[in-house]
Amino acid sequence: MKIASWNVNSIRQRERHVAAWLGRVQPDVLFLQELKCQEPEFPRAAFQALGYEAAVVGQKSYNGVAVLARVPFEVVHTSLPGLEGEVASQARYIEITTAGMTLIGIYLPNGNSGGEAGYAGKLAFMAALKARAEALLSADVDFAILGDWNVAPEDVDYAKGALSPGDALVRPATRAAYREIVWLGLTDAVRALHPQGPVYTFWDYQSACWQRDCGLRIDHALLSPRLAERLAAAAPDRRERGEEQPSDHVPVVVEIT
DNA sequence: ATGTCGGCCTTTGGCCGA
Repeated sequence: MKIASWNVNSIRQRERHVAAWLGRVQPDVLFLQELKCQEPEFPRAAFQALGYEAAVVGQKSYNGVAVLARVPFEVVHTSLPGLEGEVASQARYIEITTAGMTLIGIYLPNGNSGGEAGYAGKLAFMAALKARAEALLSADVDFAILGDWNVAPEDVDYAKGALSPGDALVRPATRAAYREIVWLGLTDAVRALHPQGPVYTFWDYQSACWQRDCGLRIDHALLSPRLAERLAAAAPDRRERGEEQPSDHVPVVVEIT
């Protein structure tokens, strides 16, 4: 089973990239983030033609998440249970069940806009996500959480100069919140199979970041214990960043036996 | 060198978010 996640930075701008990638990689499930459109504008037909059904949680201008799957699935949540406040109204969460497991796609708040209130929204999202993971663990459900976490967990996960020291992607409280989730007993799939060195998933459009390999590892797939035992492969697909008019993120692909 | 994108309104340029 091949499960993937990709922040596409506008699905309308990236429709051809995603269609070509689906054809080449053939994932069973692909979570998308930063659709930047409402559900009616989502180019559903282009993916249906390739055998993928879509479930879309859209929003005008910002955010927006979706799942594309060529296997049968059911949507069980389109917002993060337990989350309240402004951030709860944004399109950042989709949870499905398929093949006997729960799969969650997230677009975690960046946290650099909106001052301290904006940052508090990021931490609130992470606290609610931790509670959701705890509930699934308690229910003995096999699950994975994939998406744009907007967290660089360790110093090795961002290139020198790629972020300012106080950036919300690396603030101590951000990293502590990420650790709290991982330490529930989850496995960071990419890091587990690539224990050393940079494994970037994002390169800013500015300052020739891609050409200088000045990137970040902020897109992650966390697996519950039994899924972690079945982990066969996990890696970002760097090739996509070199395409014409790419997203600033590349897909992350996880294979479960 | 406040550098690049995408979307939207304030709408043919400026603003926000990333």
